[in-house]
Amino acid sequence: MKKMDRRTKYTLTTIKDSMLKLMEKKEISKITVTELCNLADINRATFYKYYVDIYDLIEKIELELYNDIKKSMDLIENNESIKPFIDSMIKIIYENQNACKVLFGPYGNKEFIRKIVYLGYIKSATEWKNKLTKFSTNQIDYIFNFFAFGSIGIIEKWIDDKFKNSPEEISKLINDLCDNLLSN
Amino acid sequence: MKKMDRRTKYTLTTIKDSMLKLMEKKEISKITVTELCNLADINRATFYKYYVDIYDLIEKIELELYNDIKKSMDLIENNESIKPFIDSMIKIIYENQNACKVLFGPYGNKEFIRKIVYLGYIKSATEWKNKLTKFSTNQIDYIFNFFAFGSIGIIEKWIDDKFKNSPEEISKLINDLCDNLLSN
DNA sequence: CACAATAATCAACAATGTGTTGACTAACTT
DNA sequence: AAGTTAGTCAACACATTGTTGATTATTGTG
Repeated sequence: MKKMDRRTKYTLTTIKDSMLKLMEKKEISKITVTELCNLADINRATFYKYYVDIYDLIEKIELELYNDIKKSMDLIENNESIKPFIDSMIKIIYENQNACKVLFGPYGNKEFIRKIVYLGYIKSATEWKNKLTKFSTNQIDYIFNFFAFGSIGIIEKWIDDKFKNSPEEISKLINDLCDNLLSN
Repeated sequence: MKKMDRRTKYTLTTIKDSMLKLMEKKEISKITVTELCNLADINRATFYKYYVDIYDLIEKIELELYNDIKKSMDLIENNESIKPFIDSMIKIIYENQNACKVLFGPYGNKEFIRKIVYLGYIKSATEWKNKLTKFSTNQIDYIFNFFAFGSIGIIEKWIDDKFKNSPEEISKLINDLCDNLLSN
């Protein structure tokens, strides 16, 4: 990954950029390899050298962002609370607006944002089990899911609102809602 | 819609059934018209008589379920509370397990379940504005979204768990979480 | 700088799927 | 029983796919 021919570096970058551009305006299912290569000004044979198909390309674009976010998350020491994870996640999304607005947007893969949110939340699942003592394990799983999906709803609305609210406001909102669910 | 030639009725039914079968096992993007017509034992020309493409077909399958659910929802008189809508929605999903498990499942269109949930919730948006007086309109919109998406999370987990919990349990869970958010 | 290595281009290919057509056949309605 | 309507069938031009091998351009290294 370190040593990479300039030409290859350019090729991969322009393919990914062009793909994000197309994804802003079109459903993935309507994007063809031929169309992408025309926009990127790349030969189709070159595309097939690196990717199996359009879906393989998206997966790799997603993976790149996923790894960036994971790296930041892993720096946080596990202090038994979900809050630093929420703060960090919101901050990273804000810093990666360009990619996130497309990948989490209307033509993005809705499964992907779940992966991201679970990445931040799963580490603190124990906190939930400890605090929600009056519920069964089965119920806790459901409530945890409620919170995870609810967070996705907030993030998607935030993106849809073009990041009008500050990341701090969004973090606080999610944290408050988390407290609300846990103190009950 | 009432008068329909038996042949047409059969054709439309077998196309939809075959599509749902394929959607249980395959991503939509990998399903071709040719493949579907082979499974349905229908001539391709017949498919194109009724549908533009695979995505048009899915939209129409979704629309059918949407209208069924909407019809039930419209029977509920607006009594200022979201609860009867939640109960009704969960009940209908339970009664339409076969379609819902596919349409809301891993290869389903994730936007569609949002449409269904919003359908039930949007009518009671005023309840939220009235009860959450200490929040700004902007904040209420976010909290409402949190609840809507959280509900989706519960429903999807319920389906993923193969409807192990009873619809009453799921309704109660969502209603309790709703109370929790509103009493704060 | 020169040269070997490597990456991208190009043109061509078979294979598959798309969408549409018009003539034919079978089933349905009244 | 007869006319209407739906579905079948074969054929079509067209686009996209995925792969190939030869060619050209760029790059990293000695």
